[in-house]
Amino acid sequence: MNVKTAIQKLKENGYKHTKQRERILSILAEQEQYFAAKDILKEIQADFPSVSYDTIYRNLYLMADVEILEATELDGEKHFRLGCGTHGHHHHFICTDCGKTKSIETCPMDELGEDLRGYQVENHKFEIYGKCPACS
Amino acid sequence: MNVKTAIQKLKENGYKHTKQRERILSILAEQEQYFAAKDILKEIQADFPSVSYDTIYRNLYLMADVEILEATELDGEKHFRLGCGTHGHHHHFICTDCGKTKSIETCPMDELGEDLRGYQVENHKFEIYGKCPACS
DNA sequence: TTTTAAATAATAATGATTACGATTTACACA
DNA sequence: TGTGTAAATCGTAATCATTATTATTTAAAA
Repeated sequence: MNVKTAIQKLKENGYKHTKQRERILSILAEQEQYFAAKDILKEIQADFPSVSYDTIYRNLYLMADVEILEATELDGEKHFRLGCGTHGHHHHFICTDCGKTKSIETCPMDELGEDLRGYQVENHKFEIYGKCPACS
Repeated sequence: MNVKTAIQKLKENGYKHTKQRERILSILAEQEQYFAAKDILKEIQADFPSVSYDTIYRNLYLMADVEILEATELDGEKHFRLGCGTHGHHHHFICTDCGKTKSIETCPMDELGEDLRGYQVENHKFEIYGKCPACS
């Protein structure tokens, strides 16, 4: 997903176009990777020295709600990335050095079969961690 | 794994048998589920009013190190459970109501094939969340 | 029993996240 | 193009999980 599409999606959901939101999105668009709130704060403060964590967190969660972003928990901190958009449900390999991600198309839920008869599945998490080709 | 085996394993690794450690283990042994540090603190303080978080965390991480416990991150908090012990590598279904878990024997890494050619895999996480039969 | 390193207790510090009242801003509409 | 208003942001403080520190206590080896 790109910044323009994301802003469009914000408008569709009744949210305003602010320069802070656009800047947050442009930071997320720089790399296919998960960002922590503090990473985004640090970068955005070059342009908007007065943004607070409130603004960062409020918008990250908002954009995750309307499926502009994907969220996950890494090392005890929430991380966010632009949704891949082009394809549907998928998972990620995450490089523990540079943070870049690679989409994994196979989903383990497809193979589960009878393992969970009687269980009502609501959600799942599958992530692979390691070194990408550039870092290994 | 049971409490006796766990204490045995602590000794094998050169760690002492303390009543706090035994009590922590007995709490973890009550249910096949992941516990947060504060859950364990709350229960243990009935017997040992003076235990501090330091003791809880130090021992949980220690016991995870020697593979007595399994650890995972749920809702932004570290959680721990007794290792299943009986079988090797596996994953869990986790009930979002009662917290009980069910082991899943299939591991998605087996099916990955060529998806990660050139990537150096170090770790992975696969968890399924939902309602167990009793809660659904 | 004595000794001593390991473990615990009590408390403070840190760091991520959330909360909140005051101020500013996007934008619908005149 | 102005104006009103709800939404968004700012500045700052509070909260909560986790980690650190130092003094005291304890398990267990000799």
